Amino acid sequence: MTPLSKKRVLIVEDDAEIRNSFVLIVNSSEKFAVVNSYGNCEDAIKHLNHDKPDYVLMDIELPGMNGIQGSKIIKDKSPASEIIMVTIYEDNEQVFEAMKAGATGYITKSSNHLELLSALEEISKGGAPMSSKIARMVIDNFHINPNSPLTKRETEILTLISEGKTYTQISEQLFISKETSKTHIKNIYAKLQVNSKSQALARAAQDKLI
Amino acid sequence: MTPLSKKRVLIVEDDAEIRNSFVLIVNSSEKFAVVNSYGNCEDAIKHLNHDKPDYVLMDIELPGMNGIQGSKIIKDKSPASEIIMVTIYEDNEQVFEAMKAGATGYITKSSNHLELLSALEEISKGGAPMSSKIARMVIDNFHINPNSPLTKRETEILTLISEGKTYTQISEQLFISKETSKTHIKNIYAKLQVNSKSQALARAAQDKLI
DNA sequence: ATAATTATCACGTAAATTGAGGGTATGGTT
DNA sequence: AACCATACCCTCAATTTACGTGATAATTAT
Repeated sequence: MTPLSKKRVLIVEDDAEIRNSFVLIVNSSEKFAVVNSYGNCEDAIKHLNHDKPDYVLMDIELPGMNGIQGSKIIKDKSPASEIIMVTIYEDNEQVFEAMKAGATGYITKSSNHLELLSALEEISKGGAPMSSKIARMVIDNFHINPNSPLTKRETEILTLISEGKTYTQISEQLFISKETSKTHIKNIYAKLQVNSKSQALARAAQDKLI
Repeated sequence: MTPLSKKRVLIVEDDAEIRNSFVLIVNSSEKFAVVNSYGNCEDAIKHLNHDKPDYVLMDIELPGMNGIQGSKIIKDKSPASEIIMVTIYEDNEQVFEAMKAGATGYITKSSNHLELLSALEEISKGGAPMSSKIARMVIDNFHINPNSPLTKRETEILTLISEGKTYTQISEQLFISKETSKTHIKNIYAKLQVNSKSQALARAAQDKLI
């Protein structure tokens, strides 16, 4: 691979020592080259059109705008740039926030040289680098609760509610009377201890019922 | 590691050749041992209490009950058993269905010996083995659409709706009048071309707006 | 710099939908 | 026999939506 075709990597990390270390590691690769490195998101965003990064290594804790907010803006201004969050915390809500913000990978700062480069390698292959723990968190997030208090029919109706259907539409789709769909929904509300469709959906999401 | 402490692996795969190949591969490991192998879910479920598998290698396409339905039942009857789906298709809705059903890993049948064992290795370490492509699918599924038609305020209100809040509760929480919250919601409905909270939430989920 | 647009906020009434609360009945399971 | 899920019916109150009107601040376009 010739230098001209090296993938452009941008680094956003406030700790100068770590930042420089990342620069050295990335530049040691034949496939990747650091186009720039910044200590905060604001500067990175300012020069985004010039830097045109293929990949961004982004810290979460940063002075000023944090890495999650920064990721949103970067993905908005440069959707083709793919972001790998690099952080010390691995087990909290921030992981999901970062993913919602548009990050495609999530590795820890403890990552040694190999891990950092293999994350870049993985993302350039169309993957999504992340630690074992985060992979598990993400997958667990999909699992539906097998101990739902709802019957099959009630679950079916709750699914239709989640699709925005009205009482009438539900009754038409299931070939039951409007009154029956109301009874089912009434029973769903009682079991979930809620009293509106939106609340039922909030509870369903919380308890992973559908 | 002594044979007694080997992790118990159950195999459900209808193709006898593949099934036997899996048995050989798994049994070649020092850490894992096949406790049983079946050609369908029904038999596997019947003997679940006897087999007590730590891990289940589960095919998706099966005669009778498919692997997704089977996974739900296995997770229900034996929550501690962790399921790795093994299939030929890698890029469709089935992946998400399998994850909702309770699978913790997702690998392809083309997997060679090493991949199969490393998936077991990975899951036993608390991870979630999956191919690059699936990891990316999963992560992409979290990304929020940066091109939302909604304003910040409208997005804020839509989020409150997703939490099951009523007009009144929204207005109280945001220190605005009930009428104003109505106006915002009216505008949200117009932009999303819907006319109820549930429909707005359905659209929000579809378009990844919140 | 000005015009146009958009976002935000506010109020009111009529119509539609939904929720609360009360019943009844049937089939299947345990 | 008891229980549960399912299905159906009624009335009244509460909530939400549809459809108006109007105003100010901020942003964008010309």
